[in-house]
Amino acid sequence: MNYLEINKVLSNQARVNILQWLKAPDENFPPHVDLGHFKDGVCAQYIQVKLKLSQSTVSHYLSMMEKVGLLIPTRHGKWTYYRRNEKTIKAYIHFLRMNL
Amino acid sequence: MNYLEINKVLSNQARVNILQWLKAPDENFPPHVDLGHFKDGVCAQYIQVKLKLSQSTVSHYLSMMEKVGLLIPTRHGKWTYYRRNEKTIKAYIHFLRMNL
DNA sequence: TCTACATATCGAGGTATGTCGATATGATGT
DNA sequence: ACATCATATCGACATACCTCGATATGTAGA
Repeated sequence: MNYLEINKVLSNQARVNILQWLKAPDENFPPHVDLGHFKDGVCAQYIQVKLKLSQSTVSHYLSMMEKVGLLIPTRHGKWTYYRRNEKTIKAYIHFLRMNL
Repeated sequence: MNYLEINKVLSNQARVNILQWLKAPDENFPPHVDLGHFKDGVCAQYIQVKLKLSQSTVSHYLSMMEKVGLLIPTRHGKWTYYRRNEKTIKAYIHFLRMNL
């Protein structure tokens, strides 16, 4: 858990939105055609549409969030689903509570 | 309390250090010649020396930390002392705990 | 194997941030 | 008023970030 790296990633409204939306996928996204559940999160495309940013930008954001441990990707066929990594998020907040 | 602004400010190791050092000024700084106490925090110069960054950079950092409500400045003659603004820091952490 | 689709990566332009030295401001003591 | 010291502000330049369109990669189905 690299606190500074995570902080940089969360210094952007779009990326914070992603994390917040994924707290309640069923309230923020339509059910996915193929899967019908949100166990593995939400596919990149739905996130991209909701963010109203280009596909390449959103893909980039998702992969940097994954890189610092905020998201966990799961591939289903051609779709990549992303869900929150609660472990890292909890550790991050704990670090702030202790050190800030 | 603007969460995103604060996050940007805290995406920098030097500025995080300032906040951490000011948690225990007596452990991190020599007693100030004129005042002999830390009620109003630590003067900019001591922070600058410890950070090993230029005077202008540190002054800039301190004023941006003040601007987002993380620090409170107090002027004593030609010295400006900075201390933590616990209210904002608490609100920031609370926001993260609720929204992240 | 060819096509279609979801995602990832590349390259690029504009904007923001990090950091500095130089200069300005404000306060103290002579 | 003047010299001195602490701090603040002003350019300036290098590096990083935001965001895009174009292209590449990987997967599924005809």
